[in-house]
Amino acid sequence: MPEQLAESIVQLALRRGFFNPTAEIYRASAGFYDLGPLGALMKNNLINYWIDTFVKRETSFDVYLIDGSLILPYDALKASGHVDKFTDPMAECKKCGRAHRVDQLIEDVLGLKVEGKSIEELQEIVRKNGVSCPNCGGELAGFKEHHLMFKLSVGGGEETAFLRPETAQNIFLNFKRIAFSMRAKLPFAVAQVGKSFRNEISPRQSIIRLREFSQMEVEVFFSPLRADGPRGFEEVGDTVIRVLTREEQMRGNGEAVELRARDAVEEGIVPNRFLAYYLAREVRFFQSLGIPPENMRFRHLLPEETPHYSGGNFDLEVKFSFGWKEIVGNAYRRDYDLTVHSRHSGEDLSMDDNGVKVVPHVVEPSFGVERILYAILEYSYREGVREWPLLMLPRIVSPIKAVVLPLLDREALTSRAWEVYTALRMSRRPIYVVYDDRGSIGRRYARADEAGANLCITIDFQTLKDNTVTVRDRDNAQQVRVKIDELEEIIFNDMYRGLEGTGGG
RNA sequence: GCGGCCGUGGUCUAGCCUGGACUAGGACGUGGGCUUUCCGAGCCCAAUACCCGGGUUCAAAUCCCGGCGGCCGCACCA
Repeated sequence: MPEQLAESIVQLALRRGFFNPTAEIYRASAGFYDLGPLGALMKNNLINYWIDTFVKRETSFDVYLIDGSLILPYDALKASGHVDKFTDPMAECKKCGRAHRVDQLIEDVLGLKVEGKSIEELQEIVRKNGVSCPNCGGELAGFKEHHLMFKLSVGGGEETAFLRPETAQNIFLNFKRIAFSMRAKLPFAVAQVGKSFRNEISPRQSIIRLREFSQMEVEVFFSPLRADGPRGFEEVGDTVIRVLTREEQMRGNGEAVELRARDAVEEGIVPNRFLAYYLAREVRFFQSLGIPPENMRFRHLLPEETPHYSGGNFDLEVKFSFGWKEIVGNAYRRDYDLTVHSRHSGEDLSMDDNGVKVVPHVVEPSFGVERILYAILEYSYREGVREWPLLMLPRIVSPIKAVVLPLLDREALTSRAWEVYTALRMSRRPIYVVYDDRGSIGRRYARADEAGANLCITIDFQTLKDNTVTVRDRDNAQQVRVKIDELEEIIFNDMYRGLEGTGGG
């Protein structure tokens, strides 16, 4: 049953133009998806809403939005650790065919630290010590490096570069410039929305695991000498968050504990207020996008899942039809990034905190755009409400805000409907409106519902007499009669319905 | 990457085992026309498919091999 939902979503996405595999007419390789006409609009709306929420309307500290290059030089990613970290030495068992990470295997079996060793060296260690398949004892073969970063060569020469594996690095690389040009004072934040690339071994589940994906990230920089947290912490501190603690995960049952964001810090579960601030804001943000709080949880990543420098990672996981899946990664990166970039580049990346030089600490919420789009689709999809499937999309992100429909295909009605449509199209408000006069009115309502259009505006015979139209609400199919002059305002205001008090828009 | 299952118009599918009557059938959707005064109405017409390559055969959607792609599991991954 739950698997069927994922299938329905994928079918709907193909049928209505939300997303489809890249280069599908060639059956090109997996892990790449294109957003179609509706998907592209929806993504735009989501990004705008996110920027509105986490950048423009942020009053707890300054947030600067940047737009960095997708291609980063070798040196930068060597410094960040990605060149070494994002390469896995792999080998597989000759007998049972299982793939293993050679470095992990050696550490587990021999207790040797092998970080930074080449694949040849690792192969030698395996051979000398007779390390075999932990599953069946078979011989290991096919040693090779798996690079998770896409390697490029820039210019005519040999200069190595990579497609960025995360947007975060641009922010650290720009840290000094931004701090100066914006005259930034701690705490402050830098945000970025854009593509990242990871050469996953086997991408799966449509747009959930992609090789090219979009991130919406914030890096908050704050002084490690202060524990007071962001200015707005008091406001959101009472928000209830659900945390899947390490203890619960060890015990093997996935019961999350509910507590206020404020208490999560005081009880030492969440390492600082900046992180807790974002956890609380994320709950509100996704609630405003139609995801119920009980279907969200923050999983405290286990020590072996986090890099050594991490001060604690909390993944916001959402319950999908196929299980819990991360949609936001929240990381406390301490001063790791600025420190390594400072060391490798020779630049001073410290800042002044009341006369004391400090390397700022960093909290990073990183939102996965495609996963969020998919989550919204799953939580909006309704079957059985009407004769046809219905997408009750959050009104702020739905691609189509209104459909203009002549009741019948008659010249008097279509020409008046076209006038209404073109007038709305010319609006300066961010309201995307479409026109449809093909098929019966019922069929057109059905199509609009399936595309998740917020409103249907129908031009009927009364319109010709008194310049009023009916406005049909997607969620309850109720119609009200309004003046044409009011339409633009109605459609616009309707986008923000339900966002009050969510801390979202 | 390994193993299992799978690949037919836009979507879902019949046919495949037991090659030939398949000029590949259906449903929904789509386009055009007629009709139609508010929730996939009706009638008529039309377009669109056997993943790719090779082999076996008089004959391949059907059997065999390879490739590509998908789903699930393992592994990998934020």
